Amino acid sequence: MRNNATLKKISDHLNVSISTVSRALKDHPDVSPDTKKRVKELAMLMDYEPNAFAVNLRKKHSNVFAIIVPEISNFFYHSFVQAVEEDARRIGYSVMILQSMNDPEVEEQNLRLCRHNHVAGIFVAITNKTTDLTPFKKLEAIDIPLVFFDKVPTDDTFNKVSIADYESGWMAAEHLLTATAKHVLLVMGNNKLSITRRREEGFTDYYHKHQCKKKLAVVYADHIEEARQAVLDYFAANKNTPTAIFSMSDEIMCGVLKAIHTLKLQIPKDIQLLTISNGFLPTLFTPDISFVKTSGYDLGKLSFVRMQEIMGGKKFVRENFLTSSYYPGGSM
Amino acid sequence: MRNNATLKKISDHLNVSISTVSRALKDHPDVSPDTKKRVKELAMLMDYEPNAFAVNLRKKHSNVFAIIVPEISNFFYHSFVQAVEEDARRIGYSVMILQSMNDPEVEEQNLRLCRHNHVAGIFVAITNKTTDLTPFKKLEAIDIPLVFFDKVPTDDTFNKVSIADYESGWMAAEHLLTATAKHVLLVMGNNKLSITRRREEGFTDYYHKHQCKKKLAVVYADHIEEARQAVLDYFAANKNTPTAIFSMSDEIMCGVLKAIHTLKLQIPKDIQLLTISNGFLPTLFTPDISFVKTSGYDLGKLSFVRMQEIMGGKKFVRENFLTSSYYPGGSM
DNA sequence: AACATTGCCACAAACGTTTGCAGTCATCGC
DNA sequence: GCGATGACTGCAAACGTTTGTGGCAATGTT
Repeated sequence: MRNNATLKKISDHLNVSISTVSRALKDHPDVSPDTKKRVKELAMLMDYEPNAFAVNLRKKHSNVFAIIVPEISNFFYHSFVQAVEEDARRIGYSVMILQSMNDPEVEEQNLRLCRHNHVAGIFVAITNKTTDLTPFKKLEAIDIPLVFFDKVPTDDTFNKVSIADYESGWMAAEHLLTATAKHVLLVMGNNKLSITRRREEGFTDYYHKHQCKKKLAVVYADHIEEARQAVLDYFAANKNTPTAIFSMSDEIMCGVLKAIHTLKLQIPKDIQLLTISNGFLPTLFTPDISFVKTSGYDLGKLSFVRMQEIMGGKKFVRENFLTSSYYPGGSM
Repeated sequence: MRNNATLKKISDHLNVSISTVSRALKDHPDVSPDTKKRVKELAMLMDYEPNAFAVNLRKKHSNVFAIIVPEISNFFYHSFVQAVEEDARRIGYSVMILQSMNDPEVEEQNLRLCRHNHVAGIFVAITNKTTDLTPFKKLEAIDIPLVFFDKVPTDDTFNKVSIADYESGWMAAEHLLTATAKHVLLVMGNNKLSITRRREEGFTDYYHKHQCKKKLAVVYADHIEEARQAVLDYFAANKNTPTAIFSMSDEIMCGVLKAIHTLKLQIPKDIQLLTISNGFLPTLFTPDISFVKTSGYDLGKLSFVRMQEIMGGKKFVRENFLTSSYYPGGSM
């Protein structure tokens, strides 16, 4: 450890006090222009960087945000992170990414880590299985601002930013049901999550409102493999197989595609497909999968705004929504 | 900020000194079993957690590792991170993920952040465009251990852990050239990177050693879109179009698939395809893409071992390699 | 009985920074 | 000439932890 230029060393060289150096470096009006200049020059020369530990110890919180997601290998979360990183960088903060591996226990460990490191704020998309919210309450008790995004709990006492899920479900129904689909299978995620319930509600509300005579069925799955199996099971159990599938997310779509692959069905001839997606994965397939777009990037921007509001003292709790739009592909 | 149980508060309640509390909590032999018990009980009751800032300030380094990758939305890096996280957790460390966005400037900012936070160690996969290695040298000068993985610089003075790239290129050639391919197009990444050069070398060495009479061509691309365009350009420029494509990575494969899609070619009838991959993406397509598997997870494990060696004082510089194997799909 | 050993504990310095307060000049108004 | 103002600077405490050193009994050794 050589490169340890400290305030003290600078002050020794210049025969001034530590406090003067400290103030000079942050342009405090109390110190003369001349000393400021000398201090800054030497600091530059010595490659001085304030010791983050000491600063944080003093200020009692660090300048890094944490983002906790079930799995980062996900284009939606990826673009979310990107948006937050951009904004954080702009105000001199940085971002640390934590994965819960979809395991509430790991999630809690990560929260401990955040508490332990007194992060400036936390963005979190909860696990499918998260039920105990006390670790989150604990965070608020020690004044660490918290913004839930995408996968948010149903609890009303938290700040949340989410996709306009109802609307995107409605939009999906609108496009899929006006196509020739006779028998539609909805493949949804964990039905305890509000994201799932809202998207399904949006879809089925459209369905009922327009008094569709088509057959509608719903299955639920927590991850790729379950989604694949659920589709295969449904096809095995129903003589009259579906003519279209609605998938509520990228992850579900991967499972659905695997099932379609296994069943050797052709898209869109044998089966039509519509998903809700961030937009990257659907373009990798042939034909392109049609999707209702939900932008992780925009959600990140929105979340950051909310975070700053909270940090600025606006403590009132609310939930924000982000709108979505339809991108036709070749799968319908 | 309420939950601030400190050593001092505990010591006050128990009428012992701060140092005794500190030692009691870490089972120092100097303190009596009885006091230990009392201290630990009260600490538990007060929900005491050591203040990380103070600990780090004292110890001069934190217990978090940093992983810097061009883009985290990548299954290879994702499984790498997973492996490192597992091992780090085991020794009480945590991991922070940083993205360079494939931009050397952001990469350097991230390195600054690491230096600034005195991370325990850094795992880094460099940018395609990284040429200036001085920021990395600077890191070693202040004793922050550094392990390059996957995308490593050519410089010989660093610790590196990488895929046995030559071997995987060789293996790919072995399988692709014994298939009926008459005219093979190699789509490679940035050819300044050793990963690219080695994979290509492995492939072409096999080709020459076996005196294949087939036509061989190589194009380079830095990202998905460039890969797509490179393939389209090659097809446009060559009357005799390739019968097979070798892609050196998941990312390149995505571009290649888009091009194949644009050209409306059938796999494997019109064009055969073999890629090097972590194994997730190839299974999402129909037919499955054949691939030579490189495990990000295993690479993570290996890198962590190397990191621990360095931290343990074994300073000698070396490069480790990880072997790969072939997974047949339906694309050949 | 004198001395060394051991078990337990407290004191205090250090890590590097920030910041309220007080001190030292010189200048200015009267 | 005297108090007041203002510009600049230094002192010292605080943030919470770790750890070397030394003290003080009680026990063991000769």
